[in-house]
Amino acid sequence: MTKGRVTVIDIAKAAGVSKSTVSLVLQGSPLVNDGTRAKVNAVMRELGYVYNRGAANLRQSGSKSKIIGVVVNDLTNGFFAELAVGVDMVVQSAGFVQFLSNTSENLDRQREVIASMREHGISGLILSPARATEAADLKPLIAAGIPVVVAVRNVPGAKASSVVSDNREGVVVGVEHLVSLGHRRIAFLGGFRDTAVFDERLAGYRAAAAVCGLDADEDLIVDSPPSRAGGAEAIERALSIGNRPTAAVCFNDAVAFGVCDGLRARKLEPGRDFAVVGFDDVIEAKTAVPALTTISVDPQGIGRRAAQLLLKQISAGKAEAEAIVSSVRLVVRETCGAANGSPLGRTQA
Amino acid sequence: MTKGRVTVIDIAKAAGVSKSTVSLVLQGSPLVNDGTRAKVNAVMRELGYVYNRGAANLRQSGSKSKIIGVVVNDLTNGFFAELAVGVDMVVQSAGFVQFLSNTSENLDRQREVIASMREHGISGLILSPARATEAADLKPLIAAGIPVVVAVRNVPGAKASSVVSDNREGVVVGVEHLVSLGHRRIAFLGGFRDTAVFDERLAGYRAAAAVCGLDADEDLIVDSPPSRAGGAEAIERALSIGNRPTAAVCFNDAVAFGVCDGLRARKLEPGRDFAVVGFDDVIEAKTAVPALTTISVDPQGIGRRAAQLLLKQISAGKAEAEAIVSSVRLVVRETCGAANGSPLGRTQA
DNA sequence: TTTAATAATTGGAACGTTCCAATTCAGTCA
DNA sequence: TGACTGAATTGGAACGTTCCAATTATTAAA
Repeated sequence: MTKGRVTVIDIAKAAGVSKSTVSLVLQGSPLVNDGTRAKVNAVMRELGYVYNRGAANLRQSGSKSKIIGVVVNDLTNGFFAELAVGVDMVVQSAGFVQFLSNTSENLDRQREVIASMREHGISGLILSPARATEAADLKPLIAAGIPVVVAVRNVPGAKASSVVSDNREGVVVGVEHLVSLGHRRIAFLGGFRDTAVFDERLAGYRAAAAVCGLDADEDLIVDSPPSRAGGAEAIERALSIGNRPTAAVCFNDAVAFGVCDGLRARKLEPGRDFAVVGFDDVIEAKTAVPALTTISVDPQGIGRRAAQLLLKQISAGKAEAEAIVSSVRLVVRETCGAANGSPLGRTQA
Repeated sequence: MTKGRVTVIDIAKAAGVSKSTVSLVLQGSPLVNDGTRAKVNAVMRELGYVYNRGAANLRQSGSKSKIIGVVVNDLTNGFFAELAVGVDMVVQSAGFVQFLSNTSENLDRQREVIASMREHGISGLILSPARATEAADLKPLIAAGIPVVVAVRNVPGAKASSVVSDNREGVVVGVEHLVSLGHRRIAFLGGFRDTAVFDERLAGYRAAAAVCGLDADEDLIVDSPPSRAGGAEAIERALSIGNRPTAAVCFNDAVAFGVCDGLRARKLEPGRDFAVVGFDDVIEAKTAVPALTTISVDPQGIGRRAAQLLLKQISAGKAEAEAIVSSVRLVVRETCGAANGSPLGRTQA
């Protein structure tokens, strides 16, 4: 009975029409008679027909695959999981499906995954690139006319669209907030120097420092792995210099948590003895003790916007590369010391 | 020049062989001469050939699509994100790709997503089912001979394989731990009653209570939404009964956090005045203050196991439904009160 | 040298769909 | 009635691969 999958021809036979007509029904063409359409639909339901997109796609041989690829560098990180969810939302409601893979920051794996997605005929790609991804990695995709949107991290030199958060502005706002609390010696802690995000955030730090007339002391900038351990290490180094900082804006929240750890190890209480500002507003930032003051970015929003942009480019056939920067906002909690009445910076300056 | 995609025929022409030979090379057949193979490979690289899995899949018309579908009920929940990562790991190294979608606990969306995946010809499905998923939802898949593995939550009555954590045993261990600390009045808090997971965990509670000879007081079992807010509500109700509990094992960590909130609202300190045990060991459990004693399950491990099982079934053609229960372990931290020397339960009993 | 066996290679059909050009079918108009 | 319309339907070719049976090239045995 079930001698194979039921095809459009089986439907045609059972409904007493030709396969072409069935095909027309499938695509919702207005050319078919309502009666015929109803009959065909009924038969399809009855026989349990399932559409074979592979075959359709083969014939159409274009970017009509209704698959969009999503590649993220670290799914276990809530930030990127949210991003993927944002993408999925818009992609799904546009009738596409999402091919999601995780690279774990591994460039080789990223290459494999992208290659595999190409073989499957994705009609577009959203990429949150692994560290050190180069424009060359995206070249073949773009050359093949497959729209690509990079998210979160820029890929310098790539002719792809991008949706990133306003890293520069975020740090500017963070620094200004600290300045408004009376701080003058503000450090910038954590992060790998060779990344685009680091560059942007550091640029924000420098710009704000210049505007506020702070000391431009290179000792106040200390890089480290962008992790909790890295943060602890960074604050350690920052406190060992002659003219100590009284506050810091950190590369990201993980670093900020590490900075708090390091502070406590020195019997300094974050928010009271030293002001800390993070970046990202990860989920734990709110519930940590003390709660982390940080720059909030909306990963789900970035995902949604990236997906919208991609869909636009897909339907437009070919579009110009576009760069969207997603705005950020400061969330004041406890670690900056703004909560307790007496701004600590001022007492020390 | 690029008048279309380069096909196996183009390669054949350029390499001076037939398309069949190229195909053989593609599948790594031992039938082709090494020299020929090398030449073909060279030409493929030169012309930038990309394999068209859609076409191949069409011909093979079997479950060789190398796509496996992964559907989770809530990707923003770190637990399920980890699950997906675990799946991705093994699936990727087996040369498959993962089609991942998020249902947000929405049954309709789950149906759509599964249908869409079928159209794309997945060769297997891993499903972390949305609440209230029924066996009927999986019926067509299974009838079509597509292997299905449900993870985390069982779907009662479905003839599919499953990988779930040992919910019953987890609660047993939790209760026994509390008993060993001297507690006799132990509540079971939170969770929706109509779910399989709730049933299993509650069964563990009842079994342990019976074994330990605890009062079988139905008032000690209070359900609620499985969320932080639900937990606060549950403890509130639990503390309002005549003979109050001195400890609780909670449906999950979110509930446990809510219980801690509710306790504090009553000026009771979790771990000192009341013992709390969670379930899941989410990432925040470790860093919360006080740190949460909880039952640790390994979502990534569940993902990996589910994927392995699925791959096994795919390659075996058709396998018996198999049920794997993934073991859990108790992680003793602060909220159970075991840390501070004097077990609180005993002083109150 | 012929024959048999083995190693490589090959053309064509098939997979399930879409598209195109062509056809049939009712009506309508002169 | 016959030519003309527009609407509805249709058969076949095509998409890029794999598989099968058949063919050719190579080597070993007689």
